[in-house]
Amino acid sequence: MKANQSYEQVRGLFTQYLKENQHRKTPERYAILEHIYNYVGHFNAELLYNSMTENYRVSLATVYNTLDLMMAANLIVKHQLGGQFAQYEKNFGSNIHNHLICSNCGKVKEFSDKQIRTSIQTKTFSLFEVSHYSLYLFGLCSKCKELLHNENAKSL
Amino acid sequence: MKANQSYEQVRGLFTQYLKENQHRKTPERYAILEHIYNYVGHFNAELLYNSMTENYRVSLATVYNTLDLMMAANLIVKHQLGGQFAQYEKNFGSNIHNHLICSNCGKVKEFSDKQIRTSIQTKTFSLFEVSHYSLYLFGLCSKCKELLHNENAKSL
DNA sequence: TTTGTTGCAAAACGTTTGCAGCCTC
DNA sequence: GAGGCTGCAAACGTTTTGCAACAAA
Repeated sequence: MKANQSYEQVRGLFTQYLKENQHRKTPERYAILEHIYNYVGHFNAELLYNSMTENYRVSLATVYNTLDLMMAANLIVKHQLGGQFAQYEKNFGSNIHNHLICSNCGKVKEFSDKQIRTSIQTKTFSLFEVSHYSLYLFGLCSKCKELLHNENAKSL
Repeated sequence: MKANQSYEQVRGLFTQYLKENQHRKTPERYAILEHIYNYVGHFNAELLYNSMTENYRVSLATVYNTLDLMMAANLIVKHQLGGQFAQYEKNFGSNIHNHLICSNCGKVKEFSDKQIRTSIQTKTFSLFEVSHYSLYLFGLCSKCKELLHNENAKSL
């Protein structure tokens, strides 16, 4: 995994992608990229749109359009966790794509594990070229486990 | 991993879940379970509903309701791959939850790998109890890789 | 100048919900 | 008999789309 990248590097990668695929370098696209760069953690389109429009004029449609481009450029990763809306995550450099998801409360936590990462990254396929991966572990967080345990005790 | 289970066993597990959680054993629920049991591969709610209603009367709302119950009973697993709709997969016995997903055409293929499985299953967390996992490897299938390669060659 | 991109609003889509009647318990 | 479950249709919320105006190339 690469080290974290500066905004200049990320901007360069995006520019390269846009050029190679004959897309235009619009101010909106760079504004969204910069906003995402400075954002910490997971986000969704609506959240990004709301926090951006406080001091920049963009439409939600453009946000979606740009997120698609950035996904294609491998600068962000999309997660469909809750079912209601998609979540996005930066993919600038050293990022973790392992998630613990509580089946009860829906809370998402990240973790890293060298052995898991190695076993996945060393796997190759003859008819498939892997670019990135996402691992989701589902289960119960400690709070929900306790909560459900108490409920069961009550109903007896 | 367990061996594949007979319908009687699966039905028994569902009945047990319904009883333990004080849900009713309605004919619709068993009809949906049986239909899923005989279904091969991934499916979605609409597909299930359409193929069922050819010879059984159920509403889409009941299908969704029942899928939720079966998920809670750990009899099926939900995948949110494409963004448009959720996909479900049987979890009766020996199932694989590793997926190769082509970022270009969206095709999904399953694979199994002992080392990956072991590294994930041996991992434990102090504040989280894992029940199941899903691993998604994104990339390009051989067809799309060739296709995109040819397109790039053309545009030069 | 050309045509890809934008903003806006309306439409689309899968999924959820409200409600009256039904049927399991 | 009580109340969880059903079917139906309408509502929901996220995402996509159509179109005229705009601006990057």
